Amino acid sequence: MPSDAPFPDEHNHAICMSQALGNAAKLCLQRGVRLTPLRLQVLELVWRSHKPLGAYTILENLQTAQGRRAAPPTVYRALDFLLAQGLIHRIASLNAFIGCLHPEATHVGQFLICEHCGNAIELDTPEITNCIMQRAEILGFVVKSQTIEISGRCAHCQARYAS
Amino acid sequence: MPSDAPFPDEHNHAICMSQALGNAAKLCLQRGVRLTPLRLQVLELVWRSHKPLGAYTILENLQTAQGRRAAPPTVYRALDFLLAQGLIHRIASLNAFIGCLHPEATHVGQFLICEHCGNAIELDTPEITNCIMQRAEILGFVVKSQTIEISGRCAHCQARYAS
DNA sequence: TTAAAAAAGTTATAATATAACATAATCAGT
DNA sequence: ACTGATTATGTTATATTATAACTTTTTTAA
Ligand SMILES: [Zn+2]
Ligand SMILES: [Zn+2]
Ligand SMILES: [Zn+2]
Ligand SMILES: [Zn+2]
Repeated sequence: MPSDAPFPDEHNHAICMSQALGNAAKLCLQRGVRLTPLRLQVLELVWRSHKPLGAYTILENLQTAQGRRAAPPTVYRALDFLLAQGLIHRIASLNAFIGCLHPEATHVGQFLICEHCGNAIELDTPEITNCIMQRAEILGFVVKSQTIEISGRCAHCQARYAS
Repeated sequence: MPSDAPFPDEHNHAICMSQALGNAAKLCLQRGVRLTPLRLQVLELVWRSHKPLGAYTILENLQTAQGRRAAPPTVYRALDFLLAQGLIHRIASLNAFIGCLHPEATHVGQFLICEHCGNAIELDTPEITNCIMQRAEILGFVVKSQTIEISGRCAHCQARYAS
């Protein structure tokens, strides 16, 4: 069974998460946008792990004030806000969402997704983008957004569950 | 309004399509798998243009023998077969399917998708793959599949509808 | 204080995809 | 050709993901 340990083998995810949440609060303050309790809660849920999380999983784990179960638009609107602020990325190949590691600057998301443990590692590799931009430019194609999602097996799972 | 002309400005899509279908028939024969009338029809529908096509759009355009409307599994199973044979690619960011330009060799799909005309241009750029593989290797990540989908504006639409 | 704007609640439904089981067509060995 | 196994398709129901449309609440700003 894959370990539930988040992400790189030895990494204190509590710190990882609190940094991300603190950073998000700071950025929203700077930008004059409101990281409301609901949005913060959704962001916290997304940051509970490094595994992309589906909207309906988030919904199930959402604690509303009155104990009533929230409806889908509640979650999708919060996700839309977080996406717009670059605080999360959407993983198209999984219909899921994951916290962004570098929300301060807009950038394209590049992910290595382990099929075994489910963790997604966000890359920040300009070479990949450059390579794509170069090829696009030759064809006169103007790039607006990029979906780069690589599936496979992470080093961690490769080592433990060689198959 | 975007032109409905398929793909690069001047290109005879009838030839483009019949080559793809002929090639598909040949490959299936070689491989000993059956390109049944249903599967062929789905492939034809996908090849009608260079715009990724949704499963339910295919379903609407499917002509069944008895004139009865086919059910979703019919289309999804045909699509699964075509995907398995590498005759089409799935575009995750659009939940849609498109004919493959190089079905003879397994390869990762790389697409430039025009947001204006909807056409998707399949790239065959080893540099992009190499770049990704290199980065993955450094991290000990073993790549199994790649989703590379670049959205923007194609040269054709860039020239005609400069915004 | 109060009108406008933004956020969240609510209900219904759209769009995409699959599970499970029944029937039909094809194939391989006789 | 016959027959059982395999593959493909039909059929029904349902799961999963996402959005439309409208209402109420909260926040902002004059
Ligand atoms: Zn972490
Ligand atoms: Zn990011
Ligand atoms: Zn063509
Ligand atoms: Zn291809």
